[in-house]
Amino acid sequence: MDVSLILDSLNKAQRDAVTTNVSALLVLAGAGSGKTRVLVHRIAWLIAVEGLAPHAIMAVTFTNKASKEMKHRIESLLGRSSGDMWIGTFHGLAHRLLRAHARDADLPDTFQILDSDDQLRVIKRVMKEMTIDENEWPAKQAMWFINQQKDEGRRPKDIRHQGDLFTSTYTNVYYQYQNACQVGGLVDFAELLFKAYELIRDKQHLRDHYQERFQHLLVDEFQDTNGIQYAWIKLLTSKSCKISIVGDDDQSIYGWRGAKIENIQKFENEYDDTKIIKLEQNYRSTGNILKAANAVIANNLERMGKNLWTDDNEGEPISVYAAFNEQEEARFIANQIKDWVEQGKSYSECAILYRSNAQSRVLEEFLLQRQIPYRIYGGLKFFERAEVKTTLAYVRLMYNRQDDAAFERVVNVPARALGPKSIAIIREKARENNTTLWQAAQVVAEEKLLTPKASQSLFNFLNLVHQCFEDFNDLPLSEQIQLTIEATSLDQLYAKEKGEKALARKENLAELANAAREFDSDDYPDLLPMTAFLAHASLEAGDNQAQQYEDCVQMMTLHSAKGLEFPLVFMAGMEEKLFPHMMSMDEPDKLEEERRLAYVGITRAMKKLYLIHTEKRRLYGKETYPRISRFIKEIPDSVKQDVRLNSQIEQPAFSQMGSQINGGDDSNQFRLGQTVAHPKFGNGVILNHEGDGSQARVQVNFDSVGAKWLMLAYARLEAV
DNA sequence: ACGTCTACCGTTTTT
DNA sequence: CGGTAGACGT
Repeated sequence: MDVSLILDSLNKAQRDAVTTNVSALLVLAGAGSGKTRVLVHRIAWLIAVEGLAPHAIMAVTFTNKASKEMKHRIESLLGRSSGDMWIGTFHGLAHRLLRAHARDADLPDTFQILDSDDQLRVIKRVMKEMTIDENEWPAKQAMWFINQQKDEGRRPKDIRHQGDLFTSTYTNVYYQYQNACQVGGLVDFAELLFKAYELIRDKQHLRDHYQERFQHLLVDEFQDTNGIQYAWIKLLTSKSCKISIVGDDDQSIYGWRGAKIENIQKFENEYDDTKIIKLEQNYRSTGNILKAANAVIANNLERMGKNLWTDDNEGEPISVYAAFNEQEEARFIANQIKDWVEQGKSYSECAILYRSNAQSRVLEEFLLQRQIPYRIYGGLKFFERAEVKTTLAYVRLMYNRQDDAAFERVVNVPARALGPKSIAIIREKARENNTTLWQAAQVVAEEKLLTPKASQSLFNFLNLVHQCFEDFNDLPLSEQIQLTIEATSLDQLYAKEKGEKALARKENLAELANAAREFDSDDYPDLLPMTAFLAHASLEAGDNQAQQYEDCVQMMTLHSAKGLEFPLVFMAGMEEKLFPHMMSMDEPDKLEEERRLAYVGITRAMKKLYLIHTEKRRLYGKETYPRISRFIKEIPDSVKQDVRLNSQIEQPAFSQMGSQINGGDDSNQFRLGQTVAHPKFGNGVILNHEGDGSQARVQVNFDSVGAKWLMLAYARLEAV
């Protein structure tokens, strides 16, 4: 292969990163600096120039999207299939290992993956069986506790505590839950990683094999790795395997779900023969946007240090808009988008970013009103939808009768007179005989331990599952799915529902059969096609919206915006307590993570960035008078510009807005929404007023102290 | 077994 | 304020 093809399109730093020959390379890649490109070209370099065999390479990402993109780009650069390399997500590769060595991992060949929803159900059931009061000990918290322990590589026996009730209670739940999973052949997401780690750690023949096989490990988004992922990487690279990692400590925003920024910070000391290369040239944003981003992130203390720069010109200043309230915020954004489109540009170039999902509703209303097409990211994925999960639970149960989670999900759907009472009896039987629910149900049905009607019903259910599975024979996947939907009468159940929902459900089920038809099980030649499909459904929950190809405005949280870029970006709700969020303001570490989130948001913008905050916001049904976010204040004045309310050519948001407040004499004429200065409190915005003449009072939201009522006659306010 | 009422809660999310 | 989960009643 021609080396120039690999290197020509790269800048100096990128070229270094691609060609450097050390045992451990850290590429600190700023936002928009071409990190995926470096990763892909480095792999090409390793193969084409250093002569590494493709099967000796492993490349790990966090999301399916990233791994697909990497595969794709490698293939188009190398002009060959990437099939012999191990490229995938942490969970995908862990799954692959566990499938290949299920016995060694102490798992049945038929093991199933639990998604978070399934996991919570199982935990709830376990806790009920332990008669733990769910009001006092929320199952959600138990799940969080268990996953956190697993992310840190701790089994129940490894958890140290001095008898405090919290830890001991949840450790017990962990123990029982793990037991239930073992019996049912169930593996949750955290367990995939943990088990894959234990597998390599404890089975010497496998450790030797993989440590020898993999000669170069590449990891994307290293700042997001958690404890167990790190340990797994360390294990694989502890012999001769070289490692290249790419990441950006300034974009570490997932600390709250176990990611450890220290992993990237300490990398240099943890490995021998290391080299750090910084990619600081940004190809995405204008100079002003980068200045803003650099200035904000400079306020963080725990940084490895990096400064983005660009060859591009300064571009427009960043616009800061003080909206009166969230409706006006939404209206402003809608107007700007209209303007943008009228200039001949497209909706899909615009993104509205916010800190929390709750903010999307008002924004959505106004876009709808203005007939601006939009797409909201987040929400239920395809394979997470109730009807899809129920159908797949039937299939799971057919293929694996041990699967108690699946059994419970479907035993009374559609309703077949097997209510809580009947199920309790089955569960009791299962505990008594120490069997699965399926086996217990058989006993219960045979011995007719339920009411005659329920017994018959249970018998029919067992038969149904059994018979349907028999009928599968060697039918193609999609026909197995179709058969399941019909045999279980799920189609009729959903047809009975009223209105739009029924239609959506019907479509989703049709789409499920379709997904099965298109599914390619070649990645797992040793697995039954359906087993592979079920794993695929859990590991790649799919997209969440249908009309994604339409030209529409992109709305999403700041978190989901990571990795994306848009010519026009709005960051809404730039207010203290909302962003930085109230829950993350008190601890320095959490605040720094919020600031990194702001950095991520700012660096999404290519051409133009708007920061919007409100003077007044309804939050949980209460009026609040938020102060402007510190992150706006951290941006130097030289690159930002206030959008003046009175220069807006539009109808006022409220009839009273813009109306004169009569303060008695001509020197005291103010409007709602106007910015004023007070000798003691500094600048603020007029929110409200009451009374006339010498009794006139105004409410002003001050940047320094928040909202205050002042007597207009005494307050010595000046227009700004 | 299903619908209605109430009490509670309320960042961020991928796999 | 608005969604939801679980209790409670028909």
